[in-house]
Amino acid sequence: MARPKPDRTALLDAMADHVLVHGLNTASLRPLAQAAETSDRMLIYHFGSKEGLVGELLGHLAARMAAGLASALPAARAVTVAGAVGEVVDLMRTSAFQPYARVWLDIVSAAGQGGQVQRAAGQQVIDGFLDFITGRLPEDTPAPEETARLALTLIEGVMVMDAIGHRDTADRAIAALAPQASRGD
Amino acid sequence: MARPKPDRTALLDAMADHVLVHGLNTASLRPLAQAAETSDRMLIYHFGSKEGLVGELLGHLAARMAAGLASALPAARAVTVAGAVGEVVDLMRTSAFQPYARVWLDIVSAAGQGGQVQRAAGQQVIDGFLDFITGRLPEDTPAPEETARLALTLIEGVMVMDAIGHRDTADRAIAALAPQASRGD
DNA sequence: CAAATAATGTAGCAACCGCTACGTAACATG
DNA sequence: CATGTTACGTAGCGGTTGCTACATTATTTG
Repeated sequence: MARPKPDRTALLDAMADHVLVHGLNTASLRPLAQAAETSDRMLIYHFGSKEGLVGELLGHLAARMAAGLASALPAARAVTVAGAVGEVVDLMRTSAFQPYARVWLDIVSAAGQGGQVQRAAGQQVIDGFLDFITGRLPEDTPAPEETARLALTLIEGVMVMDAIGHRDTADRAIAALAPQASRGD
Repeated sequence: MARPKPDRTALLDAMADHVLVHGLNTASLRPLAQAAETSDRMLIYHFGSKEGLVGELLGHLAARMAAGLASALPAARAVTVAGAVGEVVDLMRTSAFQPYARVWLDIVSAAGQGGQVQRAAGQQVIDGFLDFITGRLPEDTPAPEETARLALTLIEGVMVMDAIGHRDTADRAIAALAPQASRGD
């Protein structure tokens, strides 16, 4: 009868909290189970395998972050492309979103090593992010699709710079974008 | 005194090759030792601890990549900022440099989780890269320091996009940077 | 040559990893 | 009440982790 998921989302929520604090790539079943107040045995029971668990967990995290983004920064168009980038960067540096940024870099790293689950989840995150950013660009932006991709790629770079402690390099990069993108006003 | 370190660089070279293929964050002592034709025991003997080993290994990798960059793409100024970015991106997508890109994302991920060694090595890499890029910008680039930071941050974003399979997003981002400089790359 | 010192090998510890075999409840249905 | 299905705990397997105590060999030095 197929009542397969009684409280899987509760489990996923608890495990997501754990992963946001302790990282994704170093997470193992027993600590995850402890965070969710279960046993490793039950996690395998519910999700089939660790890979399955990680897959669902990534989807859950992506959904939570997307929802958090939308509610933290309601749709509004920026004056400048660089302004839109700055707004999103400032948000991602918030204590509420910094954990997501760290997990995001974990996902990217694992995807780069060939992790299929992480690659799929990463593409999903990027697609959602592209939509989010497109809606925040100035109304009259030419080639909004390409510009959104430029903005997002730059934001990814900022997250890399922040992670290794080159935040000022990121800030100066955004500043350097301003004169270039304001052409055509 | 006598002979404290006979062939550490040979060990580091062999381990670097292994890491470039199999990743950094998942590397453990015994496979590393096998790659260097020693034992885990000897690695600890030479480097004191795994953390010490990783530290020296990262320094070695950074030096190797910097040397490879300089020799693969001898100093020459590009016509456009976007052109300079494209040249470096094309190089990093080469089969010779893609492994470095993957390890780089490993470093970033670990640094984001608080890895001091990775953070230090990462800053070193960024500084070298900034110099490299600054020398490749068009001669008359205004604010070259800031522009180099913009270019590098964008390149980091491209590496993220590539890792999760959004290479076309990266390409379109670079294209969006171009429009105001003279066309014809 | 002998003693001291450095370099390397052997064997293993204690902890952790993902995962599974197995036993036991709870519960719905005949 | 019997039976079958689902939910969950216990115990542990085989493997890997970083690291170490100890023994042995090689090299230098008095």
